[in-house]
Amino acid sequence: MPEHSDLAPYLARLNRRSILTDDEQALILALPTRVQQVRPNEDFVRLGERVDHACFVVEGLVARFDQNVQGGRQITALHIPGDMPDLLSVVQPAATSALQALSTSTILKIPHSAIRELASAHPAIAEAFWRDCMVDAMILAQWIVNVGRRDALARLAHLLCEMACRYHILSNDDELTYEMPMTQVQLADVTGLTPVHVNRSLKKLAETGTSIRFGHVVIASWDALTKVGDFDRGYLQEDIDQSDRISICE
Amino acid sequence: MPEHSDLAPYLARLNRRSILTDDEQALILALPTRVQQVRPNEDFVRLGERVDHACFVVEGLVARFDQNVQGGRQITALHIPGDMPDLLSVVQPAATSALQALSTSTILKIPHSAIRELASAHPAIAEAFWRDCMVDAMILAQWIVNVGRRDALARLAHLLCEMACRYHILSNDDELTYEMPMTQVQLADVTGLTPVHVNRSLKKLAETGTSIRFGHVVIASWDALTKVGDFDRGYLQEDIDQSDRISICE
DNA sequence: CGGGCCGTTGACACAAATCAATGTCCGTGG
DNA sequence: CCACGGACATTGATTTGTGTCAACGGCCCG
Repeated sequence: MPEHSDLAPYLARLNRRSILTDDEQALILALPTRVQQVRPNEDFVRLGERVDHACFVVEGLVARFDQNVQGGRQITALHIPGDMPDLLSVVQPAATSALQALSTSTILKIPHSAIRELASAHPAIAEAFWRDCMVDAMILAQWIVNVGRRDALARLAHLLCEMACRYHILSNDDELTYEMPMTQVQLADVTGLTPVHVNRSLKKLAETGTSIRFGHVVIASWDALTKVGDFDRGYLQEDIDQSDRISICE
Repeated sequence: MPEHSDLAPYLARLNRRSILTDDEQALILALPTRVQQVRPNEDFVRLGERVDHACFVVEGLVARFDQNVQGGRQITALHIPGDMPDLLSVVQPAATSALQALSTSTILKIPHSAIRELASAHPAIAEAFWRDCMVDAMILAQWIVNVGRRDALARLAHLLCEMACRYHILSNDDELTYEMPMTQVQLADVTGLTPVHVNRSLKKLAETGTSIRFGHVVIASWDALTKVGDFDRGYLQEDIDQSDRISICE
């Protein structure tokens, strides 16, 4: 399946936090890929499966699922276009969580062998991959705080704040808007709540001017939402100052 | 402050999951370190601080703290002797969480510069560091499941199971025992519960034969505890088969 | 037309939080 | 040596946030 590299968005993501030479950037863009379409509610990486490629999200919305034995499902990460949901598989090929598309999605499969080759030959690239994984890890830590120490309303508000930042839709306009194709059941799986309670909490959240209906998020007041959601975007590590970035190979 | 390397336990941790040559192992042991004693309830890495060294736990118990704005504290990670709580700082020097000792602890500070030099010159070492960080990340994901989808009793049981595995005290004996110097307040900060409720839940847990008093954990029946805690150790990625390990430089 | 999936709503049950008080151990200072 | 305060554990009474159960409505699609 031929494919002129569509990895440009991933390179953009790396460049936001790491420093790569032109050569290194070209090598990343030249990574071999295989397109795959995935339908919603279908695990395209199964629990315990041993994978030999990493996935890049071109289009859609992908969730990482963990489950407790009783069958209770919990989403431990959300991944939007530009993300590599399982870059960690390069270094840990036995999947400890399942990957599933929440909406019809397009992903690119990149062979571990090619990624390893690059990382091995170019320390700066290895560092960028490592750092990229750590950004996801910091989000994981914040999610622990979210489900551990915030009530239902704040959990939802915090999630909507985080995704707004990750979608880069913040502006000075009064009203913010973005598309996140999630059902209330899926929101429940993210927040550790019940679908019923998500429904009620969303109604209460709507009173503050923020709503999500059929995947369409509307935020009337960013300030109000961040206050309800107890949100501080620091952990997302966006907008790192050029001078603040570090490179393994100085 | 002179210090003949005490990094042997860290090397052992790396060797459990990664493959390193004798040379590479020697280089890790030769990393420069500075000893530091830290008292309980004292942040030795503060939120937002910019660090230039990573920490290795020699003795004691270290917690990573995140907080919501209202001051509610949540522990997002526990680190025992042999762990590097903030290896990620090598790649992300602005701390997004605080580090604090729960009991009097001894740590070694290792300059980022030395670690970077090693990782840059030796891809296999960079890979081992990267993988080490990902093990911690998988624990983070499990903790999300823990606070999101398990009730108080199961949360505590799951935590005690996890720490038992990480302390490597499992055997075929009927009764398992280990020291984990945590107060009930700290257990509450880990599990997203109230100290009062931790107390009550521990009493109920004691009925199943597991107790923790003053940092002393006693497990009468491992099978019973794993059942209560809905525990499956797979995510800890221990005991990786030698033949299953992967190296960047094949 | 019928059957899912999704969202919505109400009545009720229950787990956990909150508020408040008491007990114990331990180190410190008078 | 004893009084005191602080950290920690414990317990009871009460409130509240969230889960559970159950039913209904809209919508899309076959």
